[in-house]
Amino acid sequence: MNTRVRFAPSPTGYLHIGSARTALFNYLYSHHTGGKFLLRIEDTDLARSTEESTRSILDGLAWLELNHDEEIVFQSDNADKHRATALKLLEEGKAYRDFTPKAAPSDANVKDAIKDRARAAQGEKNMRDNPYRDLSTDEGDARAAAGEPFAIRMKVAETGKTSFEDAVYGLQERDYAETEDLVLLRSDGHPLYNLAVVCDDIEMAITHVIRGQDHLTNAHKQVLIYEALGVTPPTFAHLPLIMAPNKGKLSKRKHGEVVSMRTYRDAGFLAVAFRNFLALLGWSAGEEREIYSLDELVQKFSLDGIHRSNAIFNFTENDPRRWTDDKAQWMNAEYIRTMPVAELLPFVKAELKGAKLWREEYEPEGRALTESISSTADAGADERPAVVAIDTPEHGSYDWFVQTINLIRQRFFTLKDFSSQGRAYFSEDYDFDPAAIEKNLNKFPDLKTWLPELADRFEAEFADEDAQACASARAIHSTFTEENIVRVVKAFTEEKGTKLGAIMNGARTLLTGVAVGPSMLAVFETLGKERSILRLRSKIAWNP
RNA sequence: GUCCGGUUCGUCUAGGGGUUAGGACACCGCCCUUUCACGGCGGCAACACGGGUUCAAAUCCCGUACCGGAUACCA
Repeated sequence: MNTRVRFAPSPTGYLHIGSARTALFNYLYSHHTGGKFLLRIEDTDLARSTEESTRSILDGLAWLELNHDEEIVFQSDNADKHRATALKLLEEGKAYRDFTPKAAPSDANVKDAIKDRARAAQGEKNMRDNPYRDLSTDEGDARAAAGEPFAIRMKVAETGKTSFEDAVYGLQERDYAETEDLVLLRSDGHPLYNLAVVCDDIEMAITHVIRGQDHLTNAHKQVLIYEALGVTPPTFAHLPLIMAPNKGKLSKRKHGEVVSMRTYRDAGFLAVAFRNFLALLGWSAGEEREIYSLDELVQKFSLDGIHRSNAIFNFTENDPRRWTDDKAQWMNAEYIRTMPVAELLPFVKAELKGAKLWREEYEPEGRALTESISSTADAGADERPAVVAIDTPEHGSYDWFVQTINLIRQRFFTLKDFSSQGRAYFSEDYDFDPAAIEKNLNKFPDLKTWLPELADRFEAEFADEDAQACASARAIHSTFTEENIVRVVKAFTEEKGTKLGAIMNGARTLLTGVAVGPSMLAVFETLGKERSILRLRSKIAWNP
């Protein structure tokens, strides 16, 4: 049997973290089993469903690259079929008309009202005491014909129980006495959730229903409908819930943006990283490992690995550094600094474009960013290269760009960092971090004259650079290399009787605007002689 | 209230009769280093509680506590 699963969100808001994980698990399971991953928009609650929500959910899924097979099903399109099914059940005596007038909606919190009602009815409540349950067909027909409104309810048997084997939670049993005669069709003819879900799942030939654990009791009601319809229910697999740090419900209303997929996209997260993080929330392959490619997740995913206990999505409100889960942030940083640079480049390009820092020279004609990169750029990990580059890529060239990204990504956490912290590498117009100025410049007043002097020294020492012939169109044979720079700076430092660190940190602040970054020698070389000199002479940082 | 489910470091988790209870994030320390949020090494830190069963229980059983979910003419 070919596996067919579906992700079935109701479009009442953006795609949030819990739904995203449900979608992911469905996707992983379908791909693992070689089946289909379908998408159904459960828009039967007309009052709350919006097109904007649908778009937002689709956007979120697209960002996470959880592409569905087959066409999207909109549940509201099937309302007629749902109604027909309810009528069929009515005809077969498996459901009945309930002429009880619809109760006025409570103005208090709905959940609380329901809880209070349930508590109050405790002990005396018999789920089968509806006076219309055994109304004769004739009388029912007559009242219906007279135009009296009625809801259609499922006629749940007096004794017995529903049971099913949940792929995550095991055998689930529920006595009929615990299940009310659920409404299938509202008195205004509107089909309700449980009916609609069952009809659509049958129609879509769904084999596995993978969804949040909050649907566990709905599964019993749905089993009842499947049985009445004479259809074998699909396999259910309920997922543990994702909770807020206080173990409470993670809600859009209460926690806002932190639960929205869009937030992560906009904050410079890599979908591949966030997906990886999500996969490990409530599921484990049983190994001591955190980083998995999509293919690996697909290959290793199994329903057995899903947990039964809820997971907390950990974040601290009002703490800018901890605005979202630490591990999610780490995961993103890990991907940014270790993924093949060629895969990262397109994302950096988009980020720089958005910040108006992108230059076409970074991606010359016929040279796509994703093409495999020269060996030095892909080496990755060591950001303190001892190797002296003889042919330095010309500032602004493709090779320079790749090398620079590879250099600066080592300490970045999000894509945003390329245009904020990394701005000075791509523009002359960058800001200076006040704390960096205070720590690295103001504390050493001498630097105000020394740094411009160092610029003079560079100019004198590396005067021959431009005279050198270009080995290739993209590289200049330069003496402005780390090996030579360190020699000059060291000599300069000794001459001034100061510490190397003072000079380097001052220079870093002037050249990059921030106090952290790669090896300063690499920064000099990357920025090139001209820019380094220009910035060392700049007075902006001193008098912002 | 009732029904259902859950409980291993702060968080994500591995382990499921005999383990020094493992890993990751976070945190702390040391090293590297011109800085650093990179890297390396190390540290802190957990089986909810009480009874059983057993030679042996974090692991199996029962109970308690706590947490969560459900209990709509919402989805």
